[in-house]
Amino acid sequence: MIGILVYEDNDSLRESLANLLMLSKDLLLLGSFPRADDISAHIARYNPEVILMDIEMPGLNGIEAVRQVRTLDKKVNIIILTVFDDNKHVLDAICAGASGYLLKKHLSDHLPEAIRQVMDGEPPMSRGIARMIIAGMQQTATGPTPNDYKLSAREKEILSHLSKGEGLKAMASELNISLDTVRTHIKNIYEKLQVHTQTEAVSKAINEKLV
Amino acid sequence: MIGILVYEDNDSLRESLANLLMLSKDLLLLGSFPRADDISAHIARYNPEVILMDIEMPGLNGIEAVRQVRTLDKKVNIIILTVFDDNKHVLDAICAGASGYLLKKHLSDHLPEAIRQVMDGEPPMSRGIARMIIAGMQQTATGPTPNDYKLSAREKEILSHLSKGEGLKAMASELNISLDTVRTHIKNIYEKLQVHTQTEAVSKAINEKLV
DNA sequence: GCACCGGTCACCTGTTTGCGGTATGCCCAC
DNA sequence: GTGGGCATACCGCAAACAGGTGACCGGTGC
Repeated sequence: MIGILVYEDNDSLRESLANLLMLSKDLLLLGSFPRADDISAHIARYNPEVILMDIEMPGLNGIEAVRQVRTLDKKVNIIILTVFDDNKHVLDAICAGASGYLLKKHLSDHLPEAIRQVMDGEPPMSRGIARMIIAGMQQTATGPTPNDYKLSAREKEILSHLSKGEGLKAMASELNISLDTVRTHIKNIYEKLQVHTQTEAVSKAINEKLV
Repeated sequence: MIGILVYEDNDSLRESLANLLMLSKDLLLLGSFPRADDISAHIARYNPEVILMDIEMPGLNGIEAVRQVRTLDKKVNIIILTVFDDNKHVLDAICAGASGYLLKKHLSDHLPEAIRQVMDGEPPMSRGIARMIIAGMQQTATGPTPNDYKLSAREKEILSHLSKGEGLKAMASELNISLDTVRTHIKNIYEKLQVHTQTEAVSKAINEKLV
């Protein structure tokens, strides 16, 4: 018997889901709610094994709700039910910690099967969704413009130490060079990076993955 | 007719692959090599549609080869063939830009089908591999310890500006407060973050996603 | 040989920061 | 209605930093 909670703001769809779940003898609807604001309390109270979650909801939206549940370190399986099949929503949901992702148009066909799949540790997910996830990963992995500022090896080293929050003095002794030398390198880095302070340099270095 | 290049350092396996490919009339083996060092030149010369790539190879390894091909912005499909089914290798390969991932033990059963799949834009990938990818994403998404330094809203704002590389003066005029006030906030931030310089604060702020 | 570049070091000047105090007004909770 | 947290503001001093200039040396390339 698999205990299930449902979050869906559309009243008629929420009822349809309840009816659908009742058709399977091994599925037990513990409760259904139009908003997820009290989801932490609900989980503590009903101790569900699977949560079906809409994305668009008044109050706490589905993605945020998933994130909240995951920060509570709950192992409950969460399946997102949604009409959105775009890259961004899917990726957000998965990153937030959703176990699976079902499009509403496939609901009636696949829902019971999907619930049993997540319970077996299999992510319920069409090939299309899987493809989106892979595309997303590859996209985030290959950053925008890997600018090349033509920093010398030594300058990169200095910049790296700088980005760890080290002061010039500390660097000088660690690298066994004089403080003035460190400052010269820093000056050259500033010119190449087009910045004027340590803070700017570190910001640019970290955000543009120069270190 | 689908043109294919093969990179595999094991001689007998490379021959087996060649034989396997010849069994399908729509697959054409353009060339096979024991190492990938000259892959850029090979691609320019043979213009393949699919590349089968081992991970473990002398010289340039498979993952690096994939990365190299992708930086050349080639749209060629790359399928990784490997004995590794651990999380890290799979994730690395996908992030590097591989189109699919096949375990060698499934080779003879699925290879031709997998090749046709990638040509259709479908990632050839078992449910197990897909699960690994999802697990990997969720792992990288949920960072280690989301430390809470109890910064006030104003302090977060100041820290955010600081992390953009703004100087204290610029902040003061932008926020319409006195320079001294900014400095007071900065002092408090330093204490809460346990740092002593702007650089350290920015480094900590960015790396621990406080901004 | 000579020019050029990267790494090293030095000095000087003026500005910015870090750090210690001190203080006021506001709002909220007890 | 008092205490605490927060944002605001100021002062003063020592340290750190930015910008500029000049110089030496070792290697690379012509």
